[in-house]
Amino acid sequence: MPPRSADENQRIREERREQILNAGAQVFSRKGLAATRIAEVAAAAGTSHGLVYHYFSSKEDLFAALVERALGGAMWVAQGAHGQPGTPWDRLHWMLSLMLGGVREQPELFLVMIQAVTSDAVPQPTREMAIRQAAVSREAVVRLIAEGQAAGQVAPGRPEQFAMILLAAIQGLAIGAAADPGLLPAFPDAGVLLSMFKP
Amino acid sequence: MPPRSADENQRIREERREQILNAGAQVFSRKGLAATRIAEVAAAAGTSHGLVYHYFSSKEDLFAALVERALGGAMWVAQGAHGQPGTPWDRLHWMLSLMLGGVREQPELFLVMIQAVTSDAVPQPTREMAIRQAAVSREAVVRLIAEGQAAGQVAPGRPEQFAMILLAAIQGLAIGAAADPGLLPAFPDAGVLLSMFKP
DNA sequence: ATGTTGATTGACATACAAGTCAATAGAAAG
DNA sequence: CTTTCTATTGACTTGTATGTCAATCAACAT
Repeated sequence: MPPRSADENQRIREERREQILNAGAQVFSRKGLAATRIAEVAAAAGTSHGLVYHYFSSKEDLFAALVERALGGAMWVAQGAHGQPGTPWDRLHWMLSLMLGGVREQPELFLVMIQAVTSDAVPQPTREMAIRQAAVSREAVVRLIAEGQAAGQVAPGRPEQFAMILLAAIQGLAIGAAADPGLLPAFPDAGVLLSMFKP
Repeated sequence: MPPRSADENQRIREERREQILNAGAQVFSRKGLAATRIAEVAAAAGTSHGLVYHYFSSKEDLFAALVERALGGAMWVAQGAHGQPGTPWDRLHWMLSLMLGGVREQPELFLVMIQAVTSDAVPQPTREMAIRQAAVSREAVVRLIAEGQAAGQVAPGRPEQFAMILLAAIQGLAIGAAADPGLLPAFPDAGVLLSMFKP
């Protein structure tokens, strides 16, 4: 009796949801939460705007889902570095490579993260989650740097400050990439960025 | 016959304009161009929303005035460093001190600048002006770093990349300051930031 | 064919904010 | 006290976006 099997429906739902999320990343990253019209997201996703509300209960809900995805990625990289083989320096290099790759290929997600933590337009629960998760990722980087110092591979100094500078630089580069893609070829790579922490 | 002298009116106008600009910096920096309601700016400035339109022709116009102010400040610092006494290293230190001071005391202006270059919600002329001015400031920093290298005070490497990293870090720190003022005490100072470029 | 189910649509009510403008306030000059 | 100018106000118009919902579509089992 079911006109479509349950898992077929499931698949369709996930596909559409993904479509809408991707479209949302594009539009939100450029326009911001408030300036984004649901109709634009729908158009970018190739659906009607009514359908967006079938999958997300509100514009803010869609935005929050995107923030979770972006933060999940950042967290995965920061935490994942600890499981990498090699020396602490190698792990830092691995992490920075992935982050810089993200800046080059998906600056949208970085912009969404930045909006999430700076804009009062985003609902407080979303914003607080973002700030908390950012702190967790930062902690992971602090540990990596401390290990590097213990191994004598990283210059002495407060690891919290080094982590802040590193992550701030990444964010700033993402802004630069978004503002002027022409700058991308001149961007530093992981090696250059890390070399600044040589002892 | 004039009920108030001409310069008295002039003074009042400038005062009000300043009030509205300051209020705008507060609200725009947090909410963004699109999410900001003119009524909020008016309330923050202690005036009616009608008066805002007496001084600025539109919300975008007010925003553009703020962007100009912020970019003017950045430019003043970047260019001004070249006129400072001492070694190239001293000049770099002077510039970073001012910038970090700005991050601490007026993160709003940095957020406005970031919005100006990243958000499609801001009118293109404003955005292009912001991107152009940012490039000019970056050029000034590049020259400073090149001088430092010539004097053997700065590590060898592409000065464009160093400038990018430096300015990106500043922007990222401004974001951090806005997101979580609790981080301010742990912020690096100009010395720490500069030490990463030691030869 | 036909019925059933859930995805999908788009017209609609509702709300809210930008920008306008006629009316007001208030300060000095006469 | 009256006049005269400019700053200032806030009701109003107008446009536009959100979120709802009844109607439609599309696919499959029977």
